[in-house]
Amino acid sequence: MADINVTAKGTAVAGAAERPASGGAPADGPRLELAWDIIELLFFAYRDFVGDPDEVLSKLGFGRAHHRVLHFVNRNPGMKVADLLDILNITKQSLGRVLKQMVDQGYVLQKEGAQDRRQRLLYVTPKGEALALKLAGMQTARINRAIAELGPAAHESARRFLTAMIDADDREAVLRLIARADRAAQPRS
Amino acid sequence: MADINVTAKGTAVAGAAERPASGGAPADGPRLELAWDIIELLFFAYRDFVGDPDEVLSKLGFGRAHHRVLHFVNRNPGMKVADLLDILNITKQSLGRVLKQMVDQGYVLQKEGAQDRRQRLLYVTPKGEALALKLAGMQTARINRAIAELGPAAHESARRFLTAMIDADDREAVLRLIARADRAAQPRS
DNA sequence: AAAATATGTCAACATGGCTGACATAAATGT
DNA sequence: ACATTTATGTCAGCCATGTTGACATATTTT
Repeated sequence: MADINVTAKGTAVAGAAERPASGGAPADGPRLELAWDIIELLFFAYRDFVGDPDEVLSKLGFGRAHHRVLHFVNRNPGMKVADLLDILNITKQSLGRVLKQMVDQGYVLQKEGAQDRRQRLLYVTPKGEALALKLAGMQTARINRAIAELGPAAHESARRFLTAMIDADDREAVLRLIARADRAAQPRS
Repeated sequence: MADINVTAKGTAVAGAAERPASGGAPADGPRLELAWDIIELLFFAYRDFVGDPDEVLSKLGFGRAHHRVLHFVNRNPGMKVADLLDILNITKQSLGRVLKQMVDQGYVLQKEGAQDRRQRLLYVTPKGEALALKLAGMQTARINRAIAELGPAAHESARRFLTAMIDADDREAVLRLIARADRAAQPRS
């Protein structure tokens, strides 16, 4: 995938001459050390992380949007459409498009709410679950490979780091979501 | 941003009944523990990570594509168009569109290569650099906040984890890219 | 001189965001 | 009982950013 080759010859030489003096504060306050390494590693890591599922999905005529829907419905069976909209942070029109496809093709089904019959509670079908698990399996394989290289403590430290990277306001809700989904969707221990 | 509220009432109750028995191997081999926590944390962390710059960019009429171009050109002054294409992994037509806008609006400039005059080497202007640094500053602020919460060892462990998450084939090239850019673009210690 | 390379450009198309307007059914409030 | 609010869906159109294919131009390489 993607050869990354910023050829050493020529570029650096040519570049050295006209770089503006980049030492001053760029209107942002007193110079802080920029975390270029983490910024770029996150970019490449995320790119590869979603790249595996993307390949599988594209063969099915699906995209990343479908993946997100399938993932969260699988993890939160019986969730309301409104809940999914909040998590994905997109409009109902955008969601509607992909959701309709997944329902039509038998990956997701909607059932009228028992208490509130306006609601269309979302579930994955067995077919949908199989796909969701396949995709999660690919991502897990990558994660496990990484953790295996670094030692078992890496799981906890990655979890903490990623949690701390989330907006403070949302953190609690995200952790609750994960905890609840663990109970609801994967109840075999 | 995004209230995440998968309401506890109702959904779990309704959901319990028709979940298919999800214990078996889904055609993927013997059940591996799925790393749902990391998968979802990465999703939310990345969403917030790119969210800060997105807001600033949208006010300028730019999108994430512009950010990526500006970021890598700033980090690798004098890089060739072909290098940028390899890093971004998009077509020259897609790049052309956003690159043209940034050149026209004075964020990026192109200079004929000295050795090879077919090349259009890429540089940020002072205006472009200011924006690049502003965006990187926002992302750094988030990263530093996270690391501050977790202790200084978190930087190194995050770096290792993210590196290990990258495709093994690309890892070396990515690390070289980061190392080289550190020399080329931020030569003040 | 011919071929390969670096870059740019035109045209058309797909995906997945968005807004605005409107429709329907069911729950809720007075 | 009737009015309002809520949950969801849908139509229509726009925008950003990815794609393919074809072709143009300048320059370097063979």
